[in-house]
Amino acid sequence: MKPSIPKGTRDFGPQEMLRRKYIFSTIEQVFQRYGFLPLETPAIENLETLTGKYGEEGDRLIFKILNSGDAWKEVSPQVKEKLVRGEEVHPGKLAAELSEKALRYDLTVPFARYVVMNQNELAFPFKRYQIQPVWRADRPQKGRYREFYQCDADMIGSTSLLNEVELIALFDEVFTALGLSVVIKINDRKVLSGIAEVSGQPEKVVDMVTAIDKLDKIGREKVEEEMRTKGISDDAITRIAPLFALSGSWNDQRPQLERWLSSSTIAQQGLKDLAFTFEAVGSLKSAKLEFDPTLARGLDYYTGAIFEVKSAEGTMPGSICGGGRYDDLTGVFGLKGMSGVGISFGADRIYDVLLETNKFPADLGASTKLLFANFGEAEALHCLKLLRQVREAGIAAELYPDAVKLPKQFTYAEKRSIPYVVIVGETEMKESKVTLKRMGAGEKGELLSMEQVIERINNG
RNA sequence: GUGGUUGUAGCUCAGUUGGUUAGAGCGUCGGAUUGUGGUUCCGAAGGUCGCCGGUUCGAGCCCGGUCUACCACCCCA
Repeated sequence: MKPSIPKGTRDFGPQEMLRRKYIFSTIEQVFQRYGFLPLETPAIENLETLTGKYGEEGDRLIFKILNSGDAWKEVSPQVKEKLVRGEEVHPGKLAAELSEKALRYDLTVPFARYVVMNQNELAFPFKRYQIQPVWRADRPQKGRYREFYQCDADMIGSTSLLNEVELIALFDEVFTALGLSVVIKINDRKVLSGIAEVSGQPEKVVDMVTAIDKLDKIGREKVEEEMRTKGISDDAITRIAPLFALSGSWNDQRPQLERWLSSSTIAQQGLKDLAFTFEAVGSLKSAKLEFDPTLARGLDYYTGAIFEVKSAEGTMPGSICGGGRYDDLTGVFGLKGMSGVGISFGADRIYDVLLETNKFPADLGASTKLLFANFGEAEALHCLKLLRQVREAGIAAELYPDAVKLPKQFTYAEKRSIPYVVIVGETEMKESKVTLKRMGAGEKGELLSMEQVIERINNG
């Protein structure tokens, strides 16, 4: 049979893994420096833990796991009869009968479940980070995979806006460390609710917001068209019009928004929160913080600030990070009044951007510093002793296992980015010395003692 | 989930209205060079033309299906 892997999944070869690990460890170090604690949760969750948390669209994208054993046998007689008679069965209902477990869709909901299950042991506010794969039954595209990694940091049990401020600083630090300039877009769901209120159709907030979210992509006319098809009145659309006239920085837009949304207390609160956040964040190193009143984000559970990060370099169309505040994520699991705020780094998209823009450090694969060339059995056995000596001196070294021609051994060193090669043949063995060759320098090599070699390498 | 594009050597791609034995560059391997690579020269290997079926005397090329990657919706990291 022809080997293959499922659609939207990937193998990661050694070079890719070195680069991925570079991203993960950079992010993890920053998470730790900000006081987040590690957490891992299972790849599979109970299906009912996940359903209903991501909106209707999200439910469709959850990978469900067929019950083990004879799943069909457990299906209720009523459903079976309907199917046999060729009648329609609600897809969600059938899925629930055939499957009681699912692959996790994100890290936030499992985190909320964990918090509720361990509420008596945790110290609140609880700050955790989590770096694990998630799965979505989406149709793959560029930068969109069915299995991908999220790197999440959330704080739960605090309503302070200082948390938002910290997370923005954290974004900035990670991308400064990765050498990528980014734009952090921020908005507040309360402002969006206010807009819905002012339009006179507050119940349509979700439809309104998902339409507005597409403004920069499809333009004003199509946004209005979509709102109309979603049952939003022309009158309401006219009242939303000031939104399209907004432009400029936060400071430019703020007074206009305050005037326009003055009748909505919730909008005023949102604007006040944004103002505090902008003020407290101050200046950033490599990120730009931009207010975007059309930023909405699909996830239903966001209630306050919402974030999205886009690369300012490269061609990645989608966002590379997301996040926001959710006031009641743990409520459905029975724990009320726990507000939290969190962000998520999309490691796979960050990888694609860094690769495209050539931002990975060149020497990521360069773990081995020294290669012993192999001249034959006697010389190789002699090298084993020297090998031990350099390793004890803290230098990563290896011996070429086969006595093949030197050029071939050099090519190996070149490909592995090994900077030094030591040559030990008959003459060197007699003199208890070695020939040290620096790769890429075009030199013949130098006769040195092992101690001198160690010193040379340690001094770069 | 809906609609569309794509697939030829390890990589990037040629391949004429359907016509004999499917090509190039790069890379790989061998030699020139048995202890000094990256340049140069010579040579070689490498293909079920994504897969299955159909039309045809004959299919890499036409038709259907399928898989993959990609694109637009949808949604999102």
